[in-house]
Amino acid sequence: MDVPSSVKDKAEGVEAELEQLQKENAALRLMLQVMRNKYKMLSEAYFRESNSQVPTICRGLTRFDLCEDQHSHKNILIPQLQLAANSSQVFVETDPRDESHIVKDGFQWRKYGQKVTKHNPFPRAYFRCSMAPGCPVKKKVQRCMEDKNFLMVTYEGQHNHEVNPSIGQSLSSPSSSATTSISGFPNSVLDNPLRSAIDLDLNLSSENSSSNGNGNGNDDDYNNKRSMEDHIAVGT
DNA sequence: CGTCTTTGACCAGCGC
DNA sequence: GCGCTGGTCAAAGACG
Repeated sequence: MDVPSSVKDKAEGVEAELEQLQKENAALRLMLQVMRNKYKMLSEAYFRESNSQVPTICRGLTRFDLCEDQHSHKNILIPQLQLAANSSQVFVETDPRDESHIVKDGFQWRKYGQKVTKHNPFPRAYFRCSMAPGCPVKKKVQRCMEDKNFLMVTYEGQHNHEVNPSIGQSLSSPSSSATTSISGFPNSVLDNPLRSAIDLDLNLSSENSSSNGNGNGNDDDYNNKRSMEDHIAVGT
């Protein structure tokens, strides 16, 4: 069966394009892996440093947890802080222009006060859990002075009730507009604010780690990845 | 009408 | 005791 040359050329062109895209895809994947590695190293270095030398706003910082909001697809940087026995502190990324202190965390909160504190020009909002009448949990929400993109949320106490799954989707009052939520978290996580941060596995998967050159027989790809790795290493 | 937010007042703890 | 600061209360208003 004869194939017209024009069609054959087209097919070859598409094949070449596909091959090119595959190479780019591999290169991007490698770049992502390298960045993940670097992030992991930085995170560990920060963890070590924060244990020996406590910075100002990150007192008690043990490590960062990078989460992605499933609804807004925003990354949420959540350092888990070691505070009092029954309290925890998380950082939530929001739009700095958003002055509401609404953080979707799976619980329903009632605001009972707001105060401007001495060391932070941004007002601190006080919330009480209103999902159950006698729930003792409170939280304080204040914009981070060093980085306006983040809200500093301090939880105190433990919930004496189950989380309502429907509230996890939209727990804020209708009149309020949340720019960031962690409502996509499973209830087992939302059950306790002390465990509100989800760890992401920043380690390279076994499949990915094999692509360090040894697991891939293609020399071009290997060189490509090496040069990409070198480029990223120099770039940082 | 019930619920929630706002906001000024009040209270407690702490340092001087 | 006094002043400062953070946390809470509660009345008033907004909103659905």
